[in-house]
Amino acid sequence: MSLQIFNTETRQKELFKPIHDNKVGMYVCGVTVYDLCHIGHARVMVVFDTVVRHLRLLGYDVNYVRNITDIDDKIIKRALENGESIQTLTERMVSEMHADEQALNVLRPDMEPKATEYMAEIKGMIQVLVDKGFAYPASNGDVYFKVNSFAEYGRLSGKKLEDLEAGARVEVNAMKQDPLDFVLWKASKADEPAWESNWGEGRPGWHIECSAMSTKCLGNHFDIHGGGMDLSFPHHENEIAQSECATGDHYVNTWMHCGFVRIDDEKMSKSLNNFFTIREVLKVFQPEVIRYFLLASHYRSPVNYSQENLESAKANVGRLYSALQSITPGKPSENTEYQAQFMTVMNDDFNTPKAMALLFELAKEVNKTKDTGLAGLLIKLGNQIGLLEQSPETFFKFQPSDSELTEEMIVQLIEDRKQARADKNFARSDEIRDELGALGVELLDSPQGTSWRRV
RNA sequence: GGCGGAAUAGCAAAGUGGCUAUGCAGUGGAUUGCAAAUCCAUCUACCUCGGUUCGACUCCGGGUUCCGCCUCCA
Repeated sequence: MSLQIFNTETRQKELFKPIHDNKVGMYVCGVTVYDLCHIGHARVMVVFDTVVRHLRLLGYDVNYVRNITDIDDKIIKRALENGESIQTLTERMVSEMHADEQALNVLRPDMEPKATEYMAEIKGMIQVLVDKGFAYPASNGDVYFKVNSFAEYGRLSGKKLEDLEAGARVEVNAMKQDPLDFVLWKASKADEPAWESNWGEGRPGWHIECSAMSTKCLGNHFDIHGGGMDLSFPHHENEIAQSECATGDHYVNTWMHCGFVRIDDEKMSKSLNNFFTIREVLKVFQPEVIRYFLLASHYRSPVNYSQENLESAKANVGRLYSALQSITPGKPSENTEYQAQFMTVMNDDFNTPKAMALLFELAKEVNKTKDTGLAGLLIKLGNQIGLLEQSPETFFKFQPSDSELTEEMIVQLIEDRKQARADKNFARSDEIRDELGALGVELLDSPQGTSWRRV
């Protein structure tokens, strides 16, 4: 077991060694639940799901925590717009998120702490920071973290305080002692949701919830902390500052950040309004195609979302399933080079593209040899990264919601064609093939009869 | 302005100091009533300029281009 993980903090691959025996504590920043999840969220879900699966395969006892931010400005705003309560909105979005996740074959985290359920811990941590002099209440009821009180601020992102101040894109706020100070507790306005605290009515700032919840769930010092690339600064930088100042312990050993999903080479994001929700993509492409697409690039690289690339992913998954179609997979072969290689590449910072290449090599071998053990192995290895869990039949017969051609119609046409062929009426036979072909259905004749697939 | 990342064949995407990545697409062949699937063969690469080296796509330095973060964001 020699897993190497790229650590954002040191910018290099490091040999992974858990803090406590074989137990791994892993925290991933989840979603702010005010809207449906988009493909960028899907990437984080799928990537860290794959990480957890691999860690477990290596024998680690993983405690996977992914938070839910259920109180925040955008949530308040959206609830108001929708004319519904915050709780109704967030509960609905949480269950939508779980549905998307399940579709993508993402296993649920062990814990999903919600900010509103950890108010005591959040307020407790803020109080400690104030007591220790790392934070200060302002006259307006806000509490700020004093950035220059933490000498190592900038450690994760490689930024220097003076450079940040020179950048000067930080909002000017007279309440702050320093423009870079960030809010731990926000005083609430009259009609906003609020929690009682030592500093008056208010709600937590964004960064503090992750510090408080990760510490509560995993302890002061834990193994892996992940999230999207955009969270490394300021969110994760601020988490380090808060947590280490509050607990006095080192916070996290390994920081993992996954790359963005892009649209036309531009970052997909809510603010750019160029996002695709998981929901809408699922109408056209099967969940497994999306999962494949997301894992076909290395997790730290950007991926470009496009119709073309999804089509390509679909063809690729189809090739794997083709290999399994004409064979009854048996007990997976053991001690093969494929299996060893698969482990090796996954141990190399989760090199899923390389792992996929191995699946294709194995598929070719299966096509050639018709070896049932290797077919079983193909399924087994695919399963290790959450793929190849359906039957080839199910995969190939998936009807996208934009297709009106039903299975019954296809089967009927195939019957007609069978008769035409029996009558040696090949003109009619080919006509049917072409008709179906135009509608995205391919016919496959074999001695056992005619099967079909959507392409 | 500061910090960081990336440039690989038609497309996507790994990797390595010398040995076919991989998939899709293309071409030729086997197979098929015709196809599809499959197999065999095959064509397209490593941004640019220097340096190190017997040898660099791979290491080092300069340049160019693109992207991200520095403001909410996965």
